[in-house]
Amino acid sequence: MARPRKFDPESVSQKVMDTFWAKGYDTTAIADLITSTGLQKGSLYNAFGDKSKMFQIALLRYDREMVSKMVELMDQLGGREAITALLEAPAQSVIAGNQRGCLLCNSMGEYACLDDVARGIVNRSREHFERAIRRAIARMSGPAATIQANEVQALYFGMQVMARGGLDAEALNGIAQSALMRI
Amino acid sequence: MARPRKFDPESVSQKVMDTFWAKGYDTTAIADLITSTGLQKGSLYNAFGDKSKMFQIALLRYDREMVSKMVELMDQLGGREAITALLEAPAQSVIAGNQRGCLLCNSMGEYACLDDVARGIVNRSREHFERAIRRAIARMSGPAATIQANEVQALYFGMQVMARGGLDAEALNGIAQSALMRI
DNA sequence: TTTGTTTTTTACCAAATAGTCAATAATTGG
DNA sequence: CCAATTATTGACTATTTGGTAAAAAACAAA
Repeated sequence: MARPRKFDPESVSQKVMDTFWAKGYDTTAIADLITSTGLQKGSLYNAFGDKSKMFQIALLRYDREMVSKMVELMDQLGGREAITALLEAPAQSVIAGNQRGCLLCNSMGEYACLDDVARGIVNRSREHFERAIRRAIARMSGPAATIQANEVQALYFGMQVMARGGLDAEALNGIAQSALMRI
Repeated sequence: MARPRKFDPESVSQKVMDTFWAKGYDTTAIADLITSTGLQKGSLYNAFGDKSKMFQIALLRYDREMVSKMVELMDQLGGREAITALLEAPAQSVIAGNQRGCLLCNSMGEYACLDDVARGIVNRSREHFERAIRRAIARMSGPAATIQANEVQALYFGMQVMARGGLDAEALNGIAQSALMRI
């Protein structure tokens, strides 16, 4: 009954997420989103609301696509294998060519300039992630089973920050192997 | 022979550092620095150059004051005590009321929007920090001595990011104690 | 084809951004 | 006191920021 959209909302919100992921909330200008999505300003605002809404959508998508993907993978593996997959991920990303780190981790770094809604999404996503780590640990036995999920998560976030800061894949893998040695 | 400055460069550069530390490079506007230092725009530019120079000065000060202070403390302690002091620091900061994390860690998160000079300072400061951790590990004995300095650093950075993301002191301390249990 | 609805486009806006510049003020050496 | 030098001030600029509004365009139902 009305004019149909010319763009695919899924692929556009993917590009919005990618842009915020690479540049961060504050550093990303609407002009950047116009460039990356190919949409005009009016279309963006019409479809997604204001900038903070666009970021919320990016965060939700990250949780749904990236965090959930890792969570599902981990849930399919044995406890130790799950933690291994998790800690090897940062080096894999760098090898694949991204130095963007983790949007969840990056957003905690930008926490101070987010609104309450975005903070809520970040918190829930982090807990979502943490529960998967906890389940993996519960599947382990021996002294390894006493490690805290939070500790693994901190290690992971630290590696992602260091990846963003230019640490190479080899060094990241060294961290992962050193950690796995004592888990 | 010339007109003397009205301000104390040390305390002003301290305030510049504090502001960048709390808000990040990109999010900090010159207007913020004017407010926090009490200086006028012209005086700031006259004394420090442009915004990127101001940030470099903040990074150098952070390395000289904060990183070096931690390094000196660690060097005075036994290996295990040094790592303990390091990992307990994030929770201590939160208890003391700052949620700013670590400027070094925050800057790695903002790496993409820094210039080469700032990146160089960040890299050197991180290595400065890493060497102190390595020395502390070298002072330890048994299986603990096999841990990589990078791993401890990643854990520390991850904790600082999580502190910035609102994790409370209790949870941060839990991470520290869990880590120290297996180091 | 007309009508109603929604998207797209374009032009626009106020505020904030980093940065500049000339005028003025304050000091010391001569 | 005078001259030289530097610091401070405040006005100024060009650009970019997020956001809005009105008009034009594209469809579907009647």
